[in-house]
Amino acid sequence: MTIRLADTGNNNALKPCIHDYQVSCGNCRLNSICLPLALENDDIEQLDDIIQRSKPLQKGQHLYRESDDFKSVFAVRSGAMKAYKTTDDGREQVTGFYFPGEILGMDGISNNLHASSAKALETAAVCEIPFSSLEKLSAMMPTLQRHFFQLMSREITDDQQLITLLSKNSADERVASLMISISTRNSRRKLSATQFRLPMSRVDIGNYLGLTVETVSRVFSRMQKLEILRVDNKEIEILDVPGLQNMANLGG
Amino acid sequence: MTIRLADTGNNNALKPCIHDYQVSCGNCRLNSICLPLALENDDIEQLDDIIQRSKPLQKGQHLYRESDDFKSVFAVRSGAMKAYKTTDDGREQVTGFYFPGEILGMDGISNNLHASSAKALETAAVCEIPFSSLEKLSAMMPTLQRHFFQLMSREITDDQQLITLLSKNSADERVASLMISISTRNSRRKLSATQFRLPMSRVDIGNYLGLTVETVSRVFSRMQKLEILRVDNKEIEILDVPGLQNMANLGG
DNA sequence: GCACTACCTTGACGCATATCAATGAGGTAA
DNA sequence: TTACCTCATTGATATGCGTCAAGGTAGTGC
Repeated sequence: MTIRLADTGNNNALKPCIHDYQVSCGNCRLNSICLPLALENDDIEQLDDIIQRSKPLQKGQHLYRESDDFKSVFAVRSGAMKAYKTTDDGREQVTGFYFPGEILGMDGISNNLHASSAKALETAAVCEIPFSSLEKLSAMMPTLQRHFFQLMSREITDDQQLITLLSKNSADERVASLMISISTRNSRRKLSATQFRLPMSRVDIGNYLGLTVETVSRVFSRMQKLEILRVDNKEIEILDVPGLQNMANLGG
Repeated sequence: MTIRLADTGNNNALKPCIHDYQVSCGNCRLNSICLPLALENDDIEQLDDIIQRSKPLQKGQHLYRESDDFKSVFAVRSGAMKAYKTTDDGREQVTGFYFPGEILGMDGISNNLHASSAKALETAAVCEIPFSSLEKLSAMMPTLQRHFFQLMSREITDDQQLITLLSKNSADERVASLMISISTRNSRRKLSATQFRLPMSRVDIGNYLGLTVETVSRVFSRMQKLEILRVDNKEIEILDVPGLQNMANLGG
């Protein structure tokens, strides 16, 4: 078992002393992902002031639930989250996985209610960004306003990618695409693009990709047989990057 | 054949005299859809000033194409549009249909390039909203900023709906859901919720819903046999609303 | 250690939808 | 009118993935 930073031994740190979790945006090693538009130093300090960093989550714990009042969007600082909706007939649809530096919760803006639930896939820390403060600050800081429009637009294009994947691609292509996506997002965080641990279960993967667990498992086995991946439960090693890209059908 | 308003007899009206197309936002009968947050009268005038209404499109004509520079978002004023992406291997994915009062083009904000193409499904008029002006105005008008955040968020939740539909629902359920969606959007515009003409082809429907033309056609036939719909080419009459809702599986 | 549980894998089979192929209907131009 | 083209429908067949069922593996607590 791997040792994890910022684990939850000291629960009393939760309320009184938020400074345990305080890393300013200026120093945060994720700020190139989270805030790709370089804000001025002053601006970053103003943003720092509104962001709350007092929310470490245990595996399985909810950050928010569908139909909760929408008050904030959240940036993942460590760990991983999944967002999901419950359909009218009780089934679950995973709508996204979120890794450090990524923002979730923006789907709650339209109705002032969260349109999905968000749950920690492993111990996770998040920055909470109260939306009303963000709005006020955005009106004063054009680059922040622009940045936030872009973030939301990015969420739209990501969703469109998934729509295309679900609509047009085979099980092999879907799983391969997800592996590439995770690999790419890892390398943006300066982590290995070829070796990583999946934070989510096979059920979650299948649910996200519109497949059953069994199919996901079979695809992994197939990839292993073709020596494209080495799969050891949740540990993944990409052995053949071009082979994986080929399987994802990004070019034919 | 049905007679259509604002048809294309007088092409010369296209360039010189944009006043043929000038309806102010204040009088526009769509403004409750397009601008659901009541803006102050002053505000509407300012918005009016930045909006350009000089873009009537023929059926099949493009409003913008994937990778075009992003400069504006667009509101449909009449007719209908489809947005679609071309996948790397040349296939098409329809990402949305847009009816009067609805906004398209927001997926271009993230990279300053349009992430999809938009094409008129029939003769269509649109309002062009230059994004840079919209940004400036938004910074000055909190309700407009809020409204635009909400519009984008709405696009995200709509996409999530489609993701769920593609991931979890049968062909019958997908087609039924689309019919309900079109019906609902019609009634918001004070048009009949039970009788309408589909502006898009069966291919487009299939493409949007992740189905082949043949399957779409078979579903329509099945619905007709069950006396849920009357289908006469593109003319649709919903005969049994609860039956249709049941088929869409919104409650079971 | 052992038992328990959650998660993952593998196999056999069936079904919904894709694919292939042919025909029909509507619109347009000569 | 006829010819032509696009779009829609219908039927026959194929197949990828879901479903059902069984067994394996890893982590956790006693």
